[in-house]
Formats: sequence, C-alpha cells, structure tokens
Amino acid sequence: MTRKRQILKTAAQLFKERGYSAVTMRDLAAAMDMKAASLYNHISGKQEILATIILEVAHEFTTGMDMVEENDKSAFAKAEQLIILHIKIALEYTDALAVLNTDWMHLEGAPYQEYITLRKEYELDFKKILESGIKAGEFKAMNVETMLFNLLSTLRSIYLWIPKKSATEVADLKKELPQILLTGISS
Amino acid sequence: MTRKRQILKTAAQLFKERGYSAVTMRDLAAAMDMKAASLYNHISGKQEILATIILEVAHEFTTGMDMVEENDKSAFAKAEQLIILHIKIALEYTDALAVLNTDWMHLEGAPYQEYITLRKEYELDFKKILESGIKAGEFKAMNVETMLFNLLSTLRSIYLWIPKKSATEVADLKKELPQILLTGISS
DNA sequence: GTCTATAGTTGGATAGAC
DNA sequence: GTCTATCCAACTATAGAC
Repeated sequence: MTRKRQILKTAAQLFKERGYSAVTMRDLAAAMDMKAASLYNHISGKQEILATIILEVAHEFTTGMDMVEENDKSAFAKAEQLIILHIKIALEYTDALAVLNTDWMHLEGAPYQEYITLRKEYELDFKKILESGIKAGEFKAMNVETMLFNLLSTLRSIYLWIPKKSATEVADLKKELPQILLTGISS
Repeated sequence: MTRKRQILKTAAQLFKERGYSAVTMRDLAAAMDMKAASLYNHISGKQEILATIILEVAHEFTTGMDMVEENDKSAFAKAEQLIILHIKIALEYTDALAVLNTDWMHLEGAPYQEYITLRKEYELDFKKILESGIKAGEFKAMNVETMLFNLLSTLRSIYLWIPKKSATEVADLKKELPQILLTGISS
C-alpha cells in the first residue's frame, strides 16, 4: 500500500470517529507516526484528502447502479440487488462511507459539485426502478418519494451497524434486509 | 423569546448546516448581529450551547416513549404511535434533531454521558415493544435487532426530509410511513 | 447587555536542512 | 521522504470600559 493510501485510510478512520472539522492535520500525522509537515509530500492539503475519500466510494455506487440497470430482471430483483450493493460497499468501505454520509457538506469547489451530481443521478436511477415496479404491479401504488426515502434511509445507515456483526450475521442480513425493506415486518 | 433562546435557535440552524466544529462563536454572533464576546453574557461557552440543544430534544423522545408505554394498546399500535412521535418531533425541532443526529459525539463530560444513557434506554424500550409484538404474533418472527435497525434508520432520517414537505404531504406521510415501515412496499 | 481589545492557543500550510 | 522551525490566520474565552 502506498503512503498516500495509508494516509487516506487513516484519515477516513479519524474523520469517521470525530468528523472532518474536528480532526487536525497534526492528529492525522500523529496517528501515522509522522509529523504534519511530512503529509504534504503525499497530498496537497486537507481538502484533497476529503475529496478523494468521498468521491472514490461515490463512484462505487455509480458503477454498481450501472451494472444493476444493465440486466433485464424485474424491478423487485433490481431493488434486491441494490440492497446487496449497499451491504457490500458498507462492508468494504465502512469508514469512507461514514465520511461520505456525514462530511460531504465540507467538500469545496469542483469535488462538491461532482458529489452532488453523482448523488442526484443515483437517486433518480433508483426512483426509476421503483416506478417501473409500481407500473408492473410488483410494488404497492404508493408515493414513490416516500418509498425511496425509506429505502435510502436504511441503506445509508448500514455502515453504522455492519462493523459490529459477525460473518454469519452479515449473511443473515443479506437475506433479511431485502425481506424487511420490501415485504415489511407485519405477519 | 429570551436572548438565550434566540442564541440556541440560531446555533441549531448553523450547526445543522455546517456542523458543530465548523461553526465559530464569531459566526454565531454575526448571525445574531452582535459580537462574539457578548454571547458570553448569556451562555457559558460553545459546549453549553451544544449540550442544551441536544439534551432538550433527547428528553422529548424519552417523554414521548413514556407516554406510549403507559397505554395498553397492541404492539402494532404502539409502534405506530412511535412513528408519529418521530414525525412530530422532526416537525417541531427540525434543527435540534439534526444537531442531535450529527454532533452528539462532540458532547463532553456529563452531558455526553447523559445523552448516551437516554439513547440506550430509548432503544431498549423500543426493542421491548417489538419483542412483545413478535410474541403476540403481530410481527414476523425475525431478528429483532434488524427490525429495530430498520425502523430507527428511517425514523432518525425524517428530519432530512420533512422541511421540504407541505402540510398535506406531511399528513400523507403520517399515514404512509407507518404502512411502509410496518407492512412493506410489496403488493 | 454590548462593546473594544486582547490574551493564549491552535489551526493549515510552507521553507529549507538533512 | 521526513524532519525542525515558523508564518500567519483563526479559534475560544476573558477583562474592563460604557
């Protein structure tokens, strides 16, 4: 792993715990057993660190959405695949995902604009899948915005929950979460 | 409204937008058309502002939960009432709720401990209601932790969504959200 | 109750030696 | 590539005049 990668990984951990604004370059350097000045041989500044962490994981979602849209399964199956996608990314990029969720508003300039665009496109694509599911009679004919809000609220929170889970519990989650989100908890 | 109330209200707005660490006492003073030094005639410091904002709304949840537990309705009805409680608080305390959700980790000392205790108790009470619902056959016999996680993820995100809604849309939400969360979206 | 002035600390970032 | 030293801006909070 390159030194830059190590810095990004350590920064993501610290940002997750304390938030971007509360972590100083000295904190980050100390966590890496070096001095703050040395960080600048690998990155241009604090903002570049934040932008790299967030945009990398944002592009993971975009790529995943593209793959789901390519196949020609039912809307229900696509929704299931998206739920699995969120679980996978939460497992692989736990810290970066936390940073994306809590510190995106501290992005500045072009990276901020890019993040906003990627998020808007992702939500629009998700909405289209839900709408086609309603048309096909797979989902109840209720407010699409409310459906999307409920799904994304839970999917965006998975990273808070996943690190505490064992491998078998995660396997259970991959089965139960689509069930709970799509068919409800009432018996 | 007292000067202290005005400060708390303005601070909650700013903390919601930019986060606790990124808002300075000068920012807060400027938003109130005064100088930073003058703030200290009304509050002891930045931490007191944060603690007051968060603990006030945290106690709203505790009080609401106590009221729900007192009645002897079904677990399903209690869960419905809790969903309505979250919507009501999200409407009345939108900014404070955002601060509670995103900046609780910046609390220090006794207020931090109190918040953690209140949250733990609330989640435990909620879990008990879900468990009694499973026992009574009202809910599916699935993992209670997963059920609770899903419900709280959505309920904790309502504040992000509510300010954009009209009065009629909020009325719809009070009907559709319990339905979506408890009976699912599949037709 | 608000102000000016300022203390004392800490922030991101750079210069230049090794 | 890492260090020491340092710049300078910005931070929370206090002192004391009005």
